[in-house]
Amino acid sequence: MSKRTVPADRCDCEVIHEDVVNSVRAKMPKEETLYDLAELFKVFGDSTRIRILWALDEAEMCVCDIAYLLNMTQSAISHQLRVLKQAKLVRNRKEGKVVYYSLDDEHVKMIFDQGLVHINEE
Amino acid sequence: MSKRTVPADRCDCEVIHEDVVNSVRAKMPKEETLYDLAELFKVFGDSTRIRILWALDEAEMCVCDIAYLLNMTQSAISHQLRVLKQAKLVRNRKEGKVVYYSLDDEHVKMIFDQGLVHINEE
DNA sequence: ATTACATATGAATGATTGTTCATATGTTTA
DNA sequence: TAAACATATGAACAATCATTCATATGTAAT
Repeated sequence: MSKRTVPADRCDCEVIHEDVVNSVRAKMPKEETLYDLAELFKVFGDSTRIRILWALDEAEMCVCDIAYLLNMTQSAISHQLRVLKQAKLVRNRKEGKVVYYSLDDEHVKMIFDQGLVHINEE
Repeated sequence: MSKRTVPADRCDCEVIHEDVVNSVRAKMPKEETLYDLAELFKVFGDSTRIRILWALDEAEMCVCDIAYLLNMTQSAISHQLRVLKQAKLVRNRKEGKVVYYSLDDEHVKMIFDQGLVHINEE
């Protein structure tokens, strides 16, 4: 129906449904928003970070606690905590030598839960 | 208070709060669950895939439509659609030469929304 | 049958990234 | 002040991954 051949800019094929494409394009969010969204999910896309977040959802912990819990080196944990902090997913407070980390966003659990809904679906 | 020195398995530090760690450990989900969760979010962690999913949430589209919309090659889109299909996030139907893709999970939008809530938070 | 076209796919490549190792920083205690 | 320790960080390395390129597959039209 809506067939129409267009010199494709970059895609190496003809457009089939240009009306649909235009309608979708009009409704798409800003490029930047989608980029930020991908960046956020990228942070969730690592099992070490997921485990850290899940642990911190249970209790505030220091770096060493987390390393021990996950059986990983302090350095590896520290690097990942930095990523989580930059993403504003965790915060920390210092008490002497010890640095305690905790969740900085109560939505983390909700994002997890939505993910679990998908996983547990057949 | 709960200080206790333990020969750390793999972490190169002493455990500070073993009671907390044990309590958290008892509440952690299965390793596999968290791994699957990370795998799912990894799929969301790419702006091309995010854009495809967002577009498909608006309308069913064929591969060429999507390539044109996102100004990318048909091949790149096809590769990413395969990833999305494996993650059971999209499904497809064939009509002659043309393959139409659509969302396979109505929770995708909810996961997006949760992510956006975090992003739009200061 | 042959051509045209939509889509899929394997190999190659460049970029990104998680972990390790070595070491630096900062705080506490002796 | 010096030693001990928690944490942070930079460089290096291996692994993963998104895209490209070339080409294969399958369908429709001539």
